[in-house]
Amino acid sequence: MVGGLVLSQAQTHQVATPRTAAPAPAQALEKRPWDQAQPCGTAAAAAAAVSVRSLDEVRKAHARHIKLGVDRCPRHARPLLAACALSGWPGGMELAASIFESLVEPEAFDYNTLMRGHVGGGRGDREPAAALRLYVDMLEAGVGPDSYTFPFVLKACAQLASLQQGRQLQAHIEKLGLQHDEHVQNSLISFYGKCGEPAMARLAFDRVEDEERTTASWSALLAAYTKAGLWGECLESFGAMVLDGWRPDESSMVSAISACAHLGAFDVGRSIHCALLRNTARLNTIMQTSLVDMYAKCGSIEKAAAVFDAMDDKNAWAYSAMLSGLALHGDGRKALQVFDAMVREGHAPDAAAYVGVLNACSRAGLLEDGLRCFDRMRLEHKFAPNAQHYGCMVDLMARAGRLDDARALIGSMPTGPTDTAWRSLLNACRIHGDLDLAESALEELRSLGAANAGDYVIVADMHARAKNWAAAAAFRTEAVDWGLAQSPGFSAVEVRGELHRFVSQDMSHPRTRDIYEMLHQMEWQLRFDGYRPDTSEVALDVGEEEKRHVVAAHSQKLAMAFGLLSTPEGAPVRVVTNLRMSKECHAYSALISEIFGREIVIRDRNRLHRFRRGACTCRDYW
DNA sequence: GTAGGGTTAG
Repeated sequence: MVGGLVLSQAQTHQVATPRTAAPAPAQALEKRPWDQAQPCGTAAAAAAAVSVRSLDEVRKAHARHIKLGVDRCPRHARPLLAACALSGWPGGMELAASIFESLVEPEAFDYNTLMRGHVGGGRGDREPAAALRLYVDMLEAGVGPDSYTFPFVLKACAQLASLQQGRQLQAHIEKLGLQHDEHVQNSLISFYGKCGEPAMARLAFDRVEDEERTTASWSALLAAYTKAGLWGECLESFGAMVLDGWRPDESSMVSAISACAHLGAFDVGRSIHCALLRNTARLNTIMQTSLVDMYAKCGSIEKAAAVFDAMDDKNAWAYSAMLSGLALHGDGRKALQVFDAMVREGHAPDAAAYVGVLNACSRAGLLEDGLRCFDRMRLEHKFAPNAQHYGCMVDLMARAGRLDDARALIGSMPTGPTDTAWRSLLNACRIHGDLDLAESALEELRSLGAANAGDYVIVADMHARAKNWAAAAAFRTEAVDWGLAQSPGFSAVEVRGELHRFVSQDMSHPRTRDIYEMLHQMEWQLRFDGYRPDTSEVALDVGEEEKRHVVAAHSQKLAMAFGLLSTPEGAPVRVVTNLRMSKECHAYSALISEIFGREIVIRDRNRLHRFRRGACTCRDYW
């Protein structure tokens, strides 16, 4: 909330009849100082417009203008104002503001330029609140905002996450009759998207007439869906866009690729990549980065690395994407190499890069390397670790079995304990079977008010493993109370560019009969090879036969069965699930990969497992 | 001088 910014009715009425629209009083014209000054012709203005390359040059030019008495003339000051506001030079905005202040009758143009500077148009420090203040000043001065004003001021609202003020602006827009302006419309879509209001963004999008719609409208819509995590909707709209005859531009493609990454839609992602290679002369860094992320998240770290290696201007974002991909695949060694390369190439690792490399160490069980990295970060790079980094360290130590050290680290976090840190510890307790510590971690989560259904499930499952049925049932009930039912576990598999989703015991798929037939066949083959279903993680006190039934129709297995059934012999099967990989399912998948001669790629909620010939890339450490 | 984009965490 911006202090004191209330966009009153009175002000908006002023806007409707801007003072600048009325003829300026003759007296004001006479008083303009530069009218008396001699050299105010086009030659002098041209001289002023000569491009300035530094703040110093602006100061010199401004001093010349003062000497000539034209410093308050918008025509002379404008190029200098723009240079300061939009160049991103340190101190530029201060000088821009002072030039602006000296203007006798600033116009919408001048307000717009300064506002753009405040919302980061020059990639300088953002000060969205200042942009909004300027907007109010503008209204108070009776200067009418134009179609350029709203894109900036909406951007300011988005940066402040101020939904309320943005909605007020929408009223202004309509009052001024600017609601059909292409840029204003697209800005509105984007504003709602950035505020995390995809439904409002959609509404704004739908209100754009067909003939006013541009690729930017689509791209703003796709970005709104991406931001909200509605990746299915994003891909759907991407399809609708293409069907509508639009040729997706770079940014629509980036949103779509990002959606593919999250959904695990490998085939779709790959076909977008192919389209890009056909239609674009040269992929920019952002597109390449999104491709690196997509391939890694979809299970192909090789393709991710190929795109990454071919990049000739890698920035910190690109390195972070590669590092997080390697972390997902549990390749700590390679992550450390990439991290070293990053430093060697002169890119200062940012917070995300550290998260990536620390996670990679933690998932690969590289305790010593992780500790060294953390020290380097603080001592050598003088980087203050944030709560996430502490969370990574807790995860690293706890996974490696140093549960007490991890617990002590949580206690010493400068930011105070966070839920993610406790959750990491809880997860490690599950791995190492420390039920007492798990219960106290859950208690901590509860007292932070951050315990969720998944946390209760972990403890319930641990009790079930220990055959404490009463306790297991009690925690299970709590889990249900905490909304377990609202986010059911699912697994999805991509077949010919289409994602098929399954929940446990799912019977809704059109090919359910075939799927269960396949499942039966899989089970039969596995038993022949000596597989016995492990039912110890089923948190129900029911008969063994019943448990086997639950285990057998697990959503991951249904997805796998359908994948095996509907993809060509020898093709990899890629499954994405929001569940944690169970020991049972892990062993099962490994055997399937061996018996069916298929590569099975399963992305669970924590990491990626690739099973080939009976072995997993995680080397059973997850 | 206008709109739209990427990475991390549980």
